[in-house]
Amino acid sequence: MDLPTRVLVVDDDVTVADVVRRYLERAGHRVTLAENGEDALRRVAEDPPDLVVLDLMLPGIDGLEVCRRLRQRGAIPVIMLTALGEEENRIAGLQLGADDYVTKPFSPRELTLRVGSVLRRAHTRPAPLTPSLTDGDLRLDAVARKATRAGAELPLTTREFDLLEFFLTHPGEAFTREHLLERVWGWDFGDQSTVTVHVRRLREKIEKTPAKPTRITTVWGVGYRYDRTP
Amino acid sequence: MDLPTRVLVVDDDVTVADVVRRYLERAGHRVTLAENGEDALRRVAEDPPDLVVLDLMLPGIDGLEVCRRLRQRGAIPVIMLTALGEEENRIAGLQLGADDYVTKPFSPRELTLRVGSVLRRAHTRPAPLTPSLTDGDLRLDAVARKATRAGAELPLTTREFDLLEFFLTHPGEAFTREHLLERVWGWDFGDQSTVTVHVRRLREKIEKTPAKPTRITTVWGVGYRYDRTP
DNA sequence: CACCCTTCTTACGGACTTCTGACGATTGAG
DNA sequence: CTCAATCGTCAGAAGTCCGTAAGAAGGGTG
Repeated sequence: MDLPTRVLVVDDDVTVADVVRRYLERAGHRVTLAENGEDALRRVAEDPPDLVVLDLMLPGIDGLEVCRRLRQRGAIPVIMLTALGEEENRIAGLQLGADDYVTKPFSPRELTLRVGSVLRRAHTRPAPLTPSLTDGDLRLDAVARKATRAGAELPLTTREFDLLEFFLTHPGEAFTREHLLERVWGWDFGDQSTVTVHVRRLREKIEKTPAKPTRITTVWGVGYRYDRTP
Repeated sequence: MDLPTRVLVVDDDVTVADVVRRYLERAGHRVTLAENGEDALRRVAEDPPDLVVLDLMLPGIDGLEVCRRLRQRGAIPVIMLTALGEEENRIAGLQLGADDYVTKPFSPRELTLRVGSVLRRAHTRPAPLTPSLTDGDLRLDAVARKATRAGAELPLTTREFDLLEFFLTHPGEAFTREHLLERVWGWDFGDQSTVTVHVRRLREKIEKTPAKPTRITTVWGVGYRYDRTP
């Protein structure tokens, strides 16, 4: 995870907000504060943080409404702060799409851990659609995250595994490096040579003759294509 | 049947639990309550009841997992509470060994009757054979909560046992530390190094060469996976 | 054949993940 | 109450992987 992550803390109680800020900063996050709903929404619009910690009770626009609007904006994770005895609201908050909630009084440590947990979950890889992929003597088990070739285990790194998984689920289709960066790396921009190098390393492991690849073919001037062995 | 029979009701909704308790007590049972899976398992370990009424949806360790562990402990009958529309889970619950199920919303009278019915059946039925988990020279007796390796007893702590039990029941599947915290510890947040350290300690006891583990494999960037010895 | 652009190959330092050993708190037994 | 065992936490060490850069090789074009 590339730190520092930016967290927006929304609470009208300055004391609470300040304690939270201190703890989150010690955990390596960059924190900005907002005192009310309008302020929060404005800041999010200007410069979207990676996560929002949101008090339920706010002057003006209340927490639920802010949460709903954040949902509409996009996929910014939200952790709700709720006072004890606001059970119904807590549930409503979750249904509105809060990713987690913490009830007051809370230990700053717990909040910090939950922030980490939600952020991790936010870009956790989605459950594999196809748990088991094969091509020739190549077998890729997405659940075990293990790949074998002719029965022998292939020691693939995380990136290599993801890349191969993507290729196996999209055989016969040519992709630009840019496209691969987007689909496999999840980047909107970046050095294309990153792809080149990883393809090379992957070839080294799955091709019989890496210099004359038959699986991951170079499409000159375009990118790469995975060809199933017939 | 010589009363009173002791029934453990597991439900995080206090209102529901309370209604159920009242009815069961009126029917002559002694009732204790648990609000979550951990609590339930602890109570069962301390003082096994004659029957468990178990909500499917629980915070932390969920109902299915609790049911499975109860099964492994021994012959305590289980009645599952499931919400309508949880058909697949209901089926899974029955396969896991629930003796009966009641769908919410239920009439307390119906539940009471089913409790009586299951208890009656339980006395005439042979105890279910206790599954014992093995892998290579490793043997884990879930009922006795004892583990042996090559015949010699393995002195595992509670956590270590739970962790190993989980691994043995889910071999070949890669889990994140977060996921393990959730399934084994029953936490929905927490310090991931907790898992790391416990895996290390467990390896120390079950691996031939703990520094080069063959059973609990590290899946780099993801977590751990248990590989059965072939 | 000569030039240019693309792709291949190799190497390296930094960042991140995992491992390891140790410590204080808590719990339960004697 | 005391003592031993277990647990969660932490910090430093060790190990692994990744992105980048830079030169070499190869394909395309006139």
